[in-house]
Amino acid sequence: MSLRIALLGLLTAAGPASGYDLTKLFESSISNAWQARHSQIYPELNKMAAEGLITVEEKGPRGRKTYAITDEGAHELRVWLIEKGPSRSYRSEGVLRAFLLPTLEPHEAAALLRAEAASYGVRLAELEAIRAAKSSWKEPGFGHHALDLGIRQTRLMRDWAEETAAEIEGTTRS
Amino acid sequence: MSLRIALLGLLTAAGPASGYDLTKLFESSISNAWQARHSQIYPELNKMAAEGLITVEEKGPRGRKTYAITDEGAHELRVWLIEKGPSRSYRSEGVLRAFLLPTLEPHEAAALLRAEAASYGVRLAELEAIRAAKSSWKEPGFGHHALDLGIRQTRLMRDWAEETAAEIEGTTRS
DNA sequence: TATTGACGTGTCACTTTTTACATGTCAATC
DNA sequence: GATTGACATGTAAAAAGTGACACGTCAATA
Repeated sequence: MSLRIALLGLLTAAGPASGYDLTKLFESSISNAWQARHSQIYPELNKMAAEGLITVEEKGPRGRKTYAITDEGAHELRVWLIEKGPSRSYRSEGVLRAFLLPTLEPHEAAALLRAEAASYGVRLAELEAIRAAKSSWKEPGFGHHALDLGIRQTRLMRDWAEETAAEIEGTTRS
Repeated sequence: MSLRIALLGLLTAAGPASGYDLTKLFESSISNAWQARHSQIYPELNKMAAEGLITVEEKGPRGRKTYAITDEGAHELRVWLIEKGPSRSYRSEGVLRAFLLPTLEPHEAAALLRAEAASYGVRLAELEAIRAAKSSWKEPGFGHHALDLGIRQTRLMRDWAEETAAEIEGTTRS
């Protein structure tokens, strides 16, 4: 369901696009919240087209198919956004890892937290570079808000890791 | 893989436990980062036992099986934590939803962001109540750090939603 | 002209996760 | 004594997601 909703959202925000375009868009925008490979996207687009949520226009020359959202598709997206209650589905291997670090010796955990923090720091710099170089979207603000959220989350992870490492080190050498 | 690692982590932190216990532990601790139903946990425990990562002790009276981590299991967890590079796998239906809000009319998006913010506020209060009532873990600090991270993330979402709503409203009534 | 790399779509096998069904025990309350 | 609810474990079908394979185009560069 989420994949389908994400695709409808991208088609709304970016206008008609091919599966290839959508795969790239996924990667460059929504990947902060959801991932999908082309091997999942292409079949889903075909299903959605069959169900009338999007239209297909085959125009090549490279066999390219351009998809556009239909009123029905827009309605589905709208209903999902408005009527669906707060979602619980959340998965983060990074948080899981951070969560499990205390199963190591304190000094090891602290070291890994420092490494994690550094890694999040790098990621943070990348995201901020993207924001600085911000290219335009068809729908203004769409990518902007999401990127802002991604930056905040990454900063949070970095700071949490840093502070938790400091806390563990403090407790250890009491 | 992540499920198995999470289970090994729980067995390390909480000591020997049944599938039932682990299901509850999952819910009450790691669910901030990963979710698993009993229908996934039970078969996985059986597989892990067959592979020697955990031991089983059938002792009833209700057919209860108690699992305990083996040295091999502890090693697997350790290797995963230390040797695995920074993970990318991250999915959040909540973030996805927030991301897609701009596909709505600004006033609708702002209204939904306010609702989201309120929802995160409630969740935040729940988490803080849990922290306040903090019961003890076998492994001290294990649950504590994770809970802290969860609280920070929830607060971040709430604040982001609130601020983004304000921003959209500000832009709209220019 | 040959190669390379972005463009472009697809399938298939496998793993992971969800949802629903299925079964039974034990302790406490009605 | 019957019901209820926490305890306790499982299976099976379906959906979602991953990784690898497979095919073919077009433009630019070596």
